Formats: sequence, C-alpha cells, structure tokens
Amino acid sequence: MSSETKTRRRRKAERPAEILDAAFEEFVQHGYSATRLEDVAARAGVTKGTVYFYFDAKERVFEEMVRHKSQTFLPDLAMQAEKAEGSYTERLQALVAYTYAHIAENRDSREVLRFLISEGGRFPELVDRHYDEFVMPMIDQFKQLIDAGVAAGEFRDAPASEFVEIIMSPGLLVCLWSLVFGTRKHFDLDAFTRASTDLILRGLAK
Amino acid sequence: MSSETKTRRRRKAERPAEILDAAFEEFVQHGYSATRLEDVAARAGVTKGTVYFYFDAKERVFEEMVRHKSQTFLPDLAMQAEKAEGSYTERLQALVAYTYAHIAENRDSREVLRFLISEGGRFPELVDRHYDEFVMPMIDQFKQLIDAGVAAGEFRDAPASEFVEIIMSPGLLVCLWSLVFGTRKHFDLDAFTRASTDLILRGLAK
Amino acid sequence: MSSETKTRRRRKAERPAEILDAAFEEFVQHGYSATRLEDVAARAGVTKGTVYFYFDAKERVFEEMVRHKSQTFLPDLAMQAEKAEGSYTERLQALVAYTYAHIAENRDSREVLRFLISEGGRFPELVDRHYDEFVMPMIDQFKQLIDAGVAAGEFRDAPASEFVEIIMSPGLLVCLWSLVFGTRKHFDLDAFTRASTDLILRGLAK
Amino acid sequence: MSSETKTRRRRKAERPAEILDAAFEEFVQHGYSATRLEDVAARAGVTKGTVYFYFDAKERVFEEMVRHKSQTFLPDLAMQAEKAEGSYTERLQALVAYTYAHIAENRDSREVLRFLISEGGRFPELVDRHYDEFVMPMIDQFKQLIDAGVAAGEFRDAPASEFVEIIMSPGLLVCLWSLVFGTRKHFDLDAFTRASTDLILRGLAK
DNA sequence: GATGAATGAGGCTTCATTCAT
DNA sequence: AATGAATGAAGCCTCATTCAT
Repeated sequence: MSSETKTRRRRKAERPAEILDAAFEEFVQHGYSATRLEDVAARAGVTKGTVYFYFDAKERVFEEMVRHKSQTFLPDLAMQAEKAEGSYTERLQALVAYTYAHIAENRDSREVLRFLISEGGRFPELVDRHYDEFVMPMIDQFKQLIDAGVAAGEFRDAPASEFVEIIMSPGLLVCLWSLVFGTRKHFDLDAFTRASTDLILRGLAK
Repeated sequence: MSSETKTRRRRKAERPAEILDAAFEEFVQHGYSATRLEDVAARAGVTKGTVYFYFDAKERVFEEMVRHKSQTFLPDLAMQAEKAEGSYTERLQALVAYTYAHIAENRDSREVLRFLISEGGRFPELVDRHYDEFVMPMIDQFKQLIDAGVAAGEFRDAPASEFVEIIMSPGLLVCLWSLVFGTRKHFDLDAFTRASTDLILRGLAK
Repeated sequence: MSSETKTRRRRKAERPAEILDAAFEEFVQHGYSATRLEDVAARAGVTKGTVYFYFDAKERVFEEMVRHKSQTFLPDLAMQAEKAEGSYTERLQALVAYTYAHIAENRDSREVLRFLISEGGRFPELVDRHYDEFVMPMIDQFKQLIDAGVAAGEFRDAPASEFVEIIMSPGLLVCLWSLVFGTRKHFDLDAFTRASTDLILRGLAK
Repeated sequence: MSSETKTRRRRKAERPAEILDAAFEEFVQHGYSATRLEDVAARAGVTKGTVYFYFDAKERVFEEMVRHKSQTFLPDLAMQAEKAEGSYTERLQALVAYTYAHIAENRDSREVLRFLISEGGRFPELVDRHYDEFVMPMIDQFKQLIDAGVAAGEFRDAPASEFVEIIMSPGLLVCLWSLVFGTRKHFDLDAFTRASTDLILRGLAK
C-alpha cells in the first residue's frame, strides 16, 4: 500500500513521529533557534500549518522531539547486565563495551546530549527528566555490578566505587569528540574501548 | 593632553575586550542565535553602532569572543609540568589534579566547550583552531609524561598510553556535568578527582 | 421512525440557530475579526466543518447572526401603542418607558447596535436593513403619537415634532453607557427614565 | 525647508504623531483587528520596523493613537462656560450648541467613541481613562450650570438636574447616527440642535 | 450530514545591518 | 568614534477555508 493511499486516520497516527524525525534532523543541523519550522514541515512532507496542528509551538516540537529520540537504551542495558556471565571482571568488561558502543555510535543519543548542552538552559524540565530517566539509572546499573564485584572480593574497594561515573567517562569523551569534531578527526573506537577497559579493570582489580 | 582625553583613549583601547566580555555573557545565557547584538552592546555600555565599528558582523563577534576567552591555560600547564617533582606517579597525580581543577572550575573554558559543541557546525575554523591550539598540545603534554614514566619503568606500557585522552576524560565528565546540570546536582570535585586519580594511577602502575 | 432519528432531525433543524447563538456570544466577546469560527463551532457543540455546511463563510455567519438577533421588538411596540390608553401624555409616557426599558435592558439589541457601529463599514447592507426595518418604523411610531397629541391640542407644536429621535435619545444614551462601561459604572435606569420622561413631557407640553 | 532635509532629530520628534495619525485613519477604516501595521507604516511614509521602533506592539499603537486623538475639547468647553453671558437659559443654550457641534462634527472624537464601543473590552484602561478625563468633567460642567440656574430660580428643580447626561443625549444621538449611517442619511444638525435645545430648555423652565 | 486533518496566505514581531548625523 | 533612527528580510503563529472520509 503506497503512502498516498493510506487513510487519513492512519496518517494521523504516523504524522507526529514523522514531524519529530524531521525536526530532529533540522535541529541537529542548525540548532534550536536557527531551524525554521517551515523547513521541518517541508522535510516531513507537510506544510507549516500541519506542524501547528500537532504541536503548540516550536518549543513543544523541540521538547517532544527530544523525548521521542530519548527512547532509552536502558532496558537493553539491563538485559545485557542480566545475561552477562563469567567473573565480575568479564561482566563489567562486557557492559562497558556495550555502553561505550551505544554512547559513541548511537547518533540519536549523541545529538540528544548536544541538545541538553546547548539548549538545557531553555528547557530545564528536559534536563531533569534526562537525569531521572537516563543518568541515574545507568549509574545505578554500574554501581550494582561493581558493588557485587567488591562484595565477591573480585574488585578492591576503590574510591571509584562511589563514583562509577568515572567508568563511563571515556565513553562520554568519545561522544563529545564526535559532537565536536564529527568525522574529521577519526577515532579508533575499538582500540580506545580496549584501552579504557584495560585501564579501568586494572584500576579496580585487587 | 588632558586626563579626560587620556581616559577616552584608554577606554577606546579597552572597548573591544569589553564588548567581547559582554558578548560572552549574552552568548552563554542565550546561545548564538538567540542573543541580540543590542543586548551585547547595552551590557558593554555602548550602542549597536559601536559594536559594528569594531566587528564586521555578529559571526565575527562570536568568533572573536571565543578566541578572547580561549586564552589557553596551556602555558600554565607546561609550567606545572616543568616544576613537577618526585616520581612520575606523583607528577602525573599533580598534573591531573591541576587539569581537572581547571577544566571543572574555569567557567570560561567550560563555556567555550559549550560553544564548540553547540555552534561548532557553524564555525568550523574555531573547532579546528581549538584542536590545534588546545586539544593536541594538552594531549602531548600528558603523553610525554606518561611515555617518560613508561621509559623509566614506573608505568607499565598500557594500551592507554596511546590514548592519554582517557586520563582527561573524568575531568571532562565533570565539565559536562556542570554544563548540563549547572549547580543543581552538585558534585564533590575533590573526592571525584582523588577517586579518578587513584583509578588511573593504579591502572597504569606496573 | 425511532425517537433517536427524530431527535437527530430535530437537532438538525435547530443547528443553524444554535450556531448563530454561539456566534453571537463569540462576536460579542471578541469582535468580528478576532473571533475564530472554531470557537463558535465549539460553543455550539459542533465542528468547523458543520458551520461551513450551513454557512458559506465567516461573513455570512456574522450577517445571519445579526439578522437572527434583530428579531425586532417593533411588533411589541406597535401593540403597546395600540393598547395604550388615557391622555396622549400618558400614552407617550408609557411608550417611552417601554422603549427605554427595551433599549437599555435587552442585551441582544444592545449588542446588535455595537455590531452596527463597529462593523457597519464592512456590512453596509446590514446597516441599511436596520434603518429600514428598525429605525424608521420606530421613529414613525413615535411621530404618529406625537402628531396625534399635537392635533389633539395636548402637545404644543414644538420643533421636536420633526425630530422625534430626540425623544429616544436618552434611551440610546443608556444603551451606549452600557456598551462602553458595561456594569462598571452603574446607572439607575428607573430614575433616569423618570427624569427623562419628565423633561420631555414638560418640554412638549403646551 | 523640505521634509527631506529635516534633521533626523527633528523627524524623530515628529514621527510618533505621524504614525499615530496614520494609525487613526487605518483603524477607522478597518477596525482594530483588521488593520495591518504595515499599512499604517506605509501611510505614515515609513516601514514596519520604524513603527516598532516607536511602539512596542499593535496594542500600544492603538492605545497611544486614542490618547493622541483624545486631546480633549474640555478646556474649550470650560472657556465657553466662563465667557458665557446672559441668563442661565442663554448660557445653557450656548453651551449645548457648542457641545453638540463638537460631538457631532468633530470626526476625531466621534471615531474615538467608535473605538471605545468596539474595542473597549480589549482596552479597559482606555475606557476608564475616558470616563475620568472626558465624561465626568463634561457632566460636571453642565451640572454646575444647571445647579446655578436652579439656585437662581431660573430653572425648576427638575429630576433631570440629577441626570444632566440627558441634556447631552441628543448630541450623542447625532454622533451615533453619523457613526452608523455616515453621510448616507443626512441630518440637519442645526435644526436638530434648535429642536433639542428648545425641548430641553422648555423642560427645565419654571 | 458531520468530521477534523490539512492547507497556505497573511499578520505580528524581531533583529542584523546600515548610515546620516 | 559613536550614536541611534531606519530598514527589510525572515520567522512564528493564526485561522478561514477545503475536502477526503
């Protein structure tokens, strides 16, 4: 069935997501203030008016777009954590690799981070929401694993146990690198991940 | 020459910097697109026309402002590295502490990073310049120290030696934390620095 | 025929009037240009499309609404004039009181006057129609009574006989007062009517 | 000196009034909502931006325009009242004639009344201001004269003494007539004034 | 008959930029 | 050097109107 023959009702169900996807691209390219809603509309294959039929204002489009693109990878992370096997070292290694790959390679979450950095001041609820739904849960996930490793006597009780963010920081660096330098200065993610994991695990080892 | 004339001359000489300082504050608060040159002028105590006397266009004001606020801390870092004493472990510890403190607490460089992230696409030369004048030198500085430590047999030849960025990543995390959450979610920088340094040094140790 | 069908039919028959009533309220509150047909529809409990089913365009809704709300009180006035008894003075007194009460207290005709004043330029036919169907007949009604009173020797042949509008002007003033000041500056209509009638009758008396 | 050679400073002093005069014409022709600020600008010989240089928003233009056009005729009325001579009857006669002529023939105040009627709901301060600065003082002026006439035994103590608005109501009727019918249905103002004055004076006479 | 998704022209407002003074 | 009046392009948003369902 071609998209032209879709019923209006079906299209209505799909429109908002189409608009938000288009908005994502435009906001990524030009930033919040410099993107024109008309371009968003054109990219989504509708007209200005249609955007306003679904969203109150430009701010709302932005907020919903971030929400839309924040469909978190947390459930996946939890699943990875559960199905992880072997020593705590091996489990942590696996989880770190999984997380870095996500942070570094997932364009959506990378750009969401850019939005939080550049427009967070204008959209504080978005920031708070991100903290609650993304940052804290991820930290918790890692903290659990490390605490268990410490309890099992596999990791030493390093001060880093209280700042598991440290473990994620190399991943964030890659993400930031990508945000700032794009593809101009390339990065061997695999080697970097190996190096980071090596350093971290060695740093945690007893 | 009357003192009034002198004052006027002195003021004239300071004008551009005053304007750039004002621009910094406005750009920090509203982002590139959303700041009005008129507000910049008002904050600097001049009028729009004066801004245009010193700078061609809004883009130029932004670029010059970033340049102005990028007065790098590299010379300081080099000095610190030179006057550092003791084992390589101790030297690295000192340098890391110094760097984290700068990255985390220096508002100017923090906000410059925000500008690079949010407006880098619009100002690629700025990004390149930053890479050349800031990122690479800093990486080199650390790489030298670590290579020396390895050569001296104090550090193992970890894969991280090829990615000394890893060592700076916890500092960047604090910086990012501050950019996104401001002062809302506080952070014990000292404890975090100790934990990071501990992890890193342990990870590098033979 | 099920009662439901009947209800539907009945409702259908009432729809236009319901829409016009809703339109009246919205036009009163916001004026012609500033009222949105969507709000009219919502107030009438239908959707925009339905409004367009019954009326060609916004202008038509307005015109029909004014017509709908202009269901004149002239028949009532004529009846009052007919059943009036006593001297011409008493009859005029009664008719004046009746007219003032209507002009001053009937919200519909008051607001119709507002529409004529504010949108008359855009709807000249409405104005002409009002003149023919409302203004002239009312003037005639009064003129007849006064002429009869003059003929009967009860009133002097004052110049005002040629301008019976004068007699209605105090009523109009109350109406205007209400249009401009609403209920904020109150007005003792009864006392005002008595005062006006007293002045007029005395002015007409021989 | 041609208008082109006027200095910018001089022009700045004149611009606001020029814009407000232009705004008056446009608002009169189309009403508040339907006039485009761009047309106001064009009529004033400037561009949209200039209007916004002098006035915050369309609402402000309207308010200031009403204020500008409300330069009251009260001082003139007071002067007329002072220099009036003869019996109270003659003085009242003169004042009424003067007032009617103003109300009926002064286009500015007539249209201001139209604005109060059509847009008063949107600009309540304007209405209140008009009441304080225009309506009440005028009423007072007439009340003083009538009270004096009553005290002097020239007028009877009619109930109308408490509602001197009655005296102005014929003038208002002419004004309204003009607002609604424009020049289409003409009106012999002089004759009407004579008729009204005759009726009123006779009504007040002892 | 009725709905409501979609359109697109049009108006308000902002602001980078210019230039006469 | 500095001012600030003036411009005009551009963007946000509204809403009368249409039409497929």
